[in-house]
Amino acid sequence: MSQRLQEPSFLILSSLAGGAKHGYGIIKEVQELSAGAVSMKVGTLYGALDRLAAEHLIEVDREEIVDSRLRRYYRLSADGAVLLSTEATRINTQANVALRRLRVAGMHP
Amino acid sequence: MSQRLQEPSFLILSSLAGGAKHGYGIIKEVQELSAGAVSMKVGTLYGALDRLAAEHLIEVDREEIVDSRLRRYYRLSADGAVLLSTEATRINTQANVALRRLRVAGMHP
DNA sequence: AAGTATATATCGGCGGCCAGAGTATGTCCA
DNA sequence: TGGACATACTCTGGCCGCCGATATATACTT
Repeated sequence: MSQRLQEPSFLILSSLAGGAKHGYGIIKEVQELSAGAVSMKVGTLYGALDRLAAEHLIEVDREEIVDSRLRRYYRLSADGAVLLSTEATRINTQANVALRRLRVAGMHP
Repeated sequence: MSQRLQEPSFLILSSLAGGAKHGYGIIKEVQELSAGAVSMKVGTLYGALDRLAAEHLIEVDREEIVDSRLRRYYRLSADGAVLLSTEATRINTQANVALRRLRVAGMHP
């Protein structure tokens, strides 16, 4: 049953763990956090947002109109927090295993 | 240009960072490492092995016949080690960001 | 004789991401 | 004043990589 998240979905949940945000705000944050390295595509984002909401991992927090433009804010749900927690722990372990092995093999600084 | 790896591919590279292995051996190791939680599908494995080899991230190490059964061993290439290293570092950071945020939000033990 | 473990090959299907275009409003600057 | 750029969401076609299943073959166990 254990759900698996791909990177973009993981990053969305992670972004929302820092507080409710609207779509465009998530894109900006992901870009900043990765120092411009990762640019999430709009198609990916809004598609993922719909899917995550359908799975009750995120919820619509509120909607605002700013300068005649809609902002739909999402927040992390309780289920989403649990999933993000278990997933983050899991991939953290996996990353550490990889780094340790590379070090032992002399392939990592 | 920065290549992205999905989990199964990442796990294969990680497994090979621990030494050359053959396909079935990789499946067994991944299963053991995750305490039976993750079972890599054979279709996924051999497909990924072919792709990774085509991208020169892994190489055929040697082939053996054991009990009339072929064993094709793969090893991590230099390129593969570099990629695994950068990827592991990157996702490690991402996982830590997520865990820190959950902790701050009081959503993580 | 049947089931389990070892070992690889192959193939249809599909979910999720990519890439791009579309719609709209407001700001900055030349 | 008009062109570029930022903000903000929508939609669609395509494709890549994983899933699930089946196939083949040998050896060991029950």
